[in-house]
Amino acid sequence: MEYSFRDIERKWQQQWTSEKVYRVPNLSDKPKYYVLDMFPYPSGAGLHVGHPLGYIASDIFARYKRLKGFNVLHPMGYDAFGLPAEQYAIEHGVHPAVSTEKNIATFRKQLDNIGFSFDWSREVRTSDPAYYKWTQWIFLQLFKSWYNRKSGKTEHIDTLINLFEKEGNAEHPFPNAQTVLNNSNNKSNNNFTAEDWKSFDEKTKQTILMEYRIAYCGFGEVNWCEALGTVLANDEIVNGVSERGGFPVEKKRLRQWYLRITEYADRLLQGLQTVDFSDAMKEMQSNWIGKSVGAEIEFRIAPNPAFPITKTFEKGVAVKCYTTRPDTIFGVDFLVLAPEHDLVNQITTVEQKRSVDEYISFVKSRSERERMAEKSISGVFTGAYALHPFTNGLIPVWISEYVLAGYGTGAIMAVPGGDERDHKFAHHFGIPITNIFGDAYNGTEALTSKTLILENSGFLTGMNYDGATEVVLKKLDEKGAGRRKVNFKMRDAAFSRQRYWGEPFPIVWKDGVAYPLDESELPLKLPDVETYGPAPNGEGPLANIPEWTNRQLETNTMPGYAGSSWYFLRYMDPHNNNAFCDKNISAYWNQVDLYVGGTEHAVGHLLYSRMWTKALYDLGLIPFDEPFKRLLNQGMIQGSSRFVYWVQLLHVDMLGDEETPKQVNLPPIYLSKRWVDEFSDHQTKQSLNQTIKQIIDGRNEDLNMEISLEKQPVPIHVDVNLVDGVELNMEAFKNSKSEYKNAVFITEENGKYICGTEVEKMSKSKYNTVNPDLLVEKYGADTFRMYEMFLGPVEMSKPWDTKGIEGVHRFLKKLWRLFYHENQIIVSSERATNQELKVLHKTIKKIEEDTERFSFNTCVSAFMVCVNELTDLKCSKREVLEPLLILLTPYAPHIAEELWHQLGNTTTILDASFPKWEERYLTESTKEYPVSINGKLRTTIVINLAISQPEVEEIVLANAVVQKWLDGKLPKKIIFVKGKMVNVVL
RNA sequence: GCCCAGGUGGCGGAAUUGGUAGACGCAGCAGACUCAAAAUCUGCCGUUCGUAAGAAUGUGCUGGUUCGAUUCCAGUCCUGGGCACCA
Repeated sequence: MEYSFRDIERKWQQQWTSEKVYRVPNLSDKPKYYVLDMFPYPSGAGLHVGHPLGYIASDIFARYKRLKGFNVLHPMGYDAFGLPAEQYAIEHGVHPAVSTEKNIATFRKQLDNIGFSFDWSREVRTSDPAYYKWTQWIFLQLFKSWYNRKSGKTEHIDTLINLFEKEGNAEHPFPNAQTVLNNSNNKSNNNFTAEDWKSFDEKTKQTILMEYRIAYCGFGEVNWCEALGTVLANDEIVNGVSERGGFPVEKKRLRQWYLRITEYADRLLQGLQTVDFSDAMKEMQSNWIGKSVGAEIEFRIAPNPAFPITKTFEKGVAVKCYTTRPDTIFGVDFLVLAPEHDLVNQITTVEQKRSVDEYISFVKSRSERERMAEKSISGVFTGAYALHPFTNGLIPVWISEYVLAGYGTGAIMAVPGGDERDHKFAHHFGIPITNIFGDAYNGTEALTSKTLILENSGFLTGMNYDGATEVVLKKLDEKGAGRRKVNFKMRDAAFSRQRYWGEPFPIVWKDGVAYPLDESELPLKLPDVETYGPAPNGEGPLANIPEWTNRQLETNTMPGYAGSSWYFLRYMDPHNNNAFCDKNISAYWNQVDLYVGGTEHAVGHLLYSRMWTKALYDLGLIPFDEPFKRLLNQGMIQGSSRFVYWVQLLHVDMLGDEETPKQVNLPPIYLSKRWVDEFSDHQTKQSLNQTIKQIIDGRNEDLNMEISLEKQPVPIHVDVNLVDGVELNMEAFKNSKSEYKNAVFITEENGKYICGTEVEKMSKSKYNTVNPDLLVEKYGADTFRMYEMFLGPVEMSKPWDTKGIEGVHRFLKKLWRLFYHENQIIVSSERATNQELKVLHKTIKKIEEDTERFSFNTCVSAFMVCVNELTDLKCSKREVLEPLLILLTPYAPHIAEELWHQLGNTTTILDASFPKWEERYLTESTKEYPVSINGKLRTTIVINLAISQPEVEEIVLANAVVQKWLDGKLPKKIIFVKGKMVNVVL
């Protein structure tokens, strides 16, 4: 019997479905294990070979855990809201729900093809009203909650109202220090008493409460494109203009919803210690959270008579600066404010106003990313001076885009001697630099070490960072000019989009106050719209719908990460109409034991879902506060693009001007790689000219012209599926497009056309996508699965190359031949020899250890080694082959199931249990030791593992090769590591 | 610019705690089987010198630590991912 993989795979896929072998019960005697994939956004392009990499890894692990006796939850669903479907709707008028449905069907078909063990009865889609009902419900819980810093917990807003009624907000000040009560009894410290609270009207109360809610509405800057009338993602902006149309983009302040994730910053940081993520991942998250300890220092603006002073100056305006190095305060040479800083308008002098305004409008046109990536230094002096809190010296105040409004206080004290960027800035603008490090400072670069001794620093002279920080904080505190401050780089998460295809907010506006819809009104379904374009004034498409705006419903929708922040909970209890997830069920499944997905979600999605989990935990809705116990990041599969090189023929006319010929029937000519590489070589060009002339002469009678080859050939993406390795299938290329029909190739000497290559993102437009369906059709799902794993470590990014897939396919055929010979099953029940058992047990050990550490590529090679060795031993014994099939099941489930049944088993191999390896088959008595002289390998000697070092030394010194190198001398010493190696030092 | 990761034969990669660099596979070369092809099997395969034995050299680059470094440290170059409205 042949290994007819497609029949086998279809047969078992159908059988597994009809026998519901992947259905997972919510109650079981077995221990539970939850394996989750980051669910995909169902794009119109369908699945490419990059998608399944993580799914195959998780599927292997899920099946492995099942064989190990666990009740394994392994679900799949779709992150179905998002911009691409909306963009498609704008361009083609197709409702996003329709295109999404269609895309999902394609994805599903492609996924099924690969033979995953997903329990599809638990599928979720974020765009399904039955799902987003609960996204809206959780949003309402966040809206109705606040973060109690005293208890360190998310609490119902009613507890806050109770506190206000009893004691005002003295114990619980506004979370954002900048908040100022917009009220007649405004107090500079933003505090109010219980009496104040009771006297406030409804609107004031609600405005105050909004400042505390976890989900709150505020104002924020967005990338606004006037021409498109819409807000753009940074992604949609290229070189400061919109990607579509190239229109200018500006910063615009819009009403926005936010999640108060900053309140969770410390817990998000602490929680990292309790989860098994890679160090890199943890580092990325903590850098994003960006906790720093420093000081907030106030610099009063100097009432310098040389500059016109506005009235506010007299009140004593101060600039609050955040710094992590308060110890370097005597080195402050200037202050820098973010151009958007509120004070800029107030302090700018008449003389400087013009250049300041110009600079501000320049900055306004730049994206945050551009500002951060900028290498050249820019900035403008405001004309104002601040007073040094200790010396009263005058400090010039500048603005520059390198200071961001959203970080810290939006203002810094610049210490060129102690900060690289400040140093460059001072250098660029010729601002004198104060030396606070004495001889250590060489005048050309800043010193950032915290161990240096401060000099020229008043009362801090002679101290280092640790000592000086304590002293200066005390002094600042005495003066009321500064205080210790913990700062986070992370900002509150913007939670609204001016888009259509997202969850509507269950919020009604009355008199400028946001009220929650009653939970009985959920889901608040997305209404149908006529067009998907934005409404005027930066509002989303929902603002175009009278029925919507008449009800005063919120017109923003939620962002993509709303639905994905909690989907892992819905899989546990996907059909529950009374709760997002039953508490007993979330108690059973608990945390996701293994979460598999790309690093591109390192900070966004992973932080948001961690925050949601903490909030739900605080509110008593789930019993754990970290969603993902262990994280595996799969690398990105890149495309490996192929190019053909089109020759640009130029007709040189009599005046010497170049012109493309009127090529009525001129075929396109393509140069093979070699010619392109040597294109600049004069001789090569000569001979190419000859060849091309011949081609043209033969085909174009009326062509009577000089040709020039001066221009470089143009690389053109060619479909990678028309290329074998780097060799172009010229016939297939000609047939692929009508414009290529008459293509002429100038090949290598051997007649082959060799393409150029480049590693790029996998995308349709680059013709470098490879569709898994084709590979599955040609080689089978098992081969495809194993090949994806065989490519390399799952965590590593790598370009796709189909070339090696044959090798894996051959392996499966070779495995098949251990069972079958000429249509006869040849498996015997003879006892296995020790040698055969050694091969088996070595493999069991390797597969178990490597699967546990996600080293799937080495598992595939271990299977190959095993089958090679069994083939050499001509071993077709059931005692060896049956356990081997179980080992193989997670990797190649179809062939394993088929052969398992051929051996006479009647239940699915997934119900078998993973074999155990036994030490006794693996122990060795001798080892072939590598023997080095001075660290260089010279020979190997087989030595009994039991004997001691003196005996080993004796054997080694007696060895002829060692003697030769010793040349009669005695060795200095001999290093012997038992079971590893011997090194003789001369 | 900032944060994170990676760089090993012609190619994908292996070497789990510092201990035989190149497992396994692809491609290539030589051979067997075959009328032939496919399939399958056997041998060779980092580079240089050498018939061979063997020697030298070799894990992006420059240094360092060590009896011994792909592995640890410092610096540097290149590539990929992320940087808050792509998902």
